[in-house]
Amino acid sequence: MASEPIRLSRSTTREGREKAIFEAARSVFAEFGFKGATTAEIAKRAEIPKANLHYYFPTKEALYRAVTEDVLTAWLEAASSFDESADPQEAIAAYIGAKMDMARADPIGSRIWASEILRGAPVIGDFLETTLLDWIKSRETIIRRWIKAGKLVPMEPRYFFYMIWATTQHYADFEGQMVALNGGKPLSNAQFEKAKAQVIETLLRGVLPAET
Amino acid sequence: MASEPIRLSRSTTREGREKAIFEAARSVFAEFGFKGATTAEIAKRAEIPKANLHYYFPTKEALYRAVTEDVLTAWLEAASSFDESADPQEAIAAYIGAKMDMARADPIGSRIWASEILRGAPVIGDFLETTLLDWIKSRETIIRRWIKAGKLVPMEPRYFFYMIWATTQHYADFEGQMVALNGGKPLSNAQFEKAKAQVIETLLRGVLPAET
DNA sequence: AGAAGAATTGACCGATTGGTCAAACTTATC
DNA sequence: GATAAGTTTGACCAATCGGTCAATTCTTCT
Repeated sequence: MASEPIRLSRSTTREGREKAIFEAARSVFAEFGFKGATTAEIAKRAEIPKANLHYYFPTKEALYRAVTEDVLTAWLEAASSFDESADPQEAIAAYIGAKMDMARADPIGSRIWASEILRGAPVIGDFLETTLLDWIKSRETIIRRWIKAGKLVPMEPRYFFYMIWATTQHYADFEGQMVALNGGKPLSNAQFEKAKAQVIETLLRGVLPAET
Repeated sequence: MASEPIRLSRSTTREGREKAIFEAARSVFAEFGFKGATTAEIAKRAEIPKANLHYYFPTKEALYRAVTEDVLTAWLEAASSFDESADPQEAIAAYIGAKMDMARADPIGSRIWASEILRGAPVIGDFLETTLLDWIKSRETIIRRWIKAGKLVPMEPRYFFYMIWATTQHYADFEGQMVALNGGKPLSNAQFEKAKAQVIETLLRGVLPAET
């Protein structure tokens, strides 16, 4: 009755192992931060010996960088959903929605970002000062154009983006707090969709001119 | 020319030492989280030998608990600024303002809170499930009353509070990101006041009924 | 089947971790 | 000024840290 040992190709196992280590690392870094994370704990969650982990990722820092770069990629994808061609209401709603969905789908990524910022952004600092700065500058231009056209209330675009980032990030980073306030249960899909709709509605009402 | 050694009373030095350790611990916990923080680093920032630290706080956890309880106290103080007797506009504006000021005055406290939530709130979990839950329930009642009276737009009060918490927390936790986007300089007082005003304005517009 | 390379792993390394301890020192009390 | 109590500190400890290494096992290719 003993089943034959399953044979896996080299490349398949390599991919699988790397992915397992990667996911384990994400969860550990999100929970404990870079300094608090240990390669032993990551190896344990990946269900491999620690020495094997160091075969795929030579150092803890290399692993952390890989994880972090992945988070940046996801961030850029969500950023692209802010569409200049659309009217403000559509563009802003789509962007908030995309950010909320991202926080829901990948809270761990958000937490890694948060903990990286908390420790002074030694790894993504460069990204913040270049790519992110460029992104927000170009979006500020769009928002200002809309304000001038009377399509949005006068305001400082940057602080508006901070509100969006803050709120969407919150749904990932403070999930633990929300769970505690929700009777120990995570937000259901229905609850989350309602929250998302309300966030969009409130922020839109907050920046759209009163209807005439 | 050698000045006499300054003599300090026992209780004075004790207070001073404890406070120095406490402040050093706050900054280290905020930066590295509980697990990433080391007593050696705390002692270094407090400018005392590590053994002396353990004389005042027997364990790292005891020190962390002391720091955390202090954060909770500050939180409760800000919470009390939400005044039931006032009209919604006043009450909400005052609460957001108080929260923003708190994030500005004590960003480290906010970061300790954030990193405690990130690791699953093992220490303040109890507080979340009791005091914080009670607080938000009672405030939800107030908000709902205002909604019924037509003073606020229909909404789920809880998600509104999440937006407030998210935004105010963001100004503390993501200060690093804001600095990077602000040409390497922290927000000036003027910038911060403008941001605060805009947050209040946007959120109020978001939940107040359109003027008739 | 056998050689060659890739992957796995237990044992191990020096450095750092949280914490202890006894000896020395300082302040308060009589 | 002597005794007691409170405080400070370097030396030290076992446990854990990130990382290494050589021996072994597995996969692929001829």
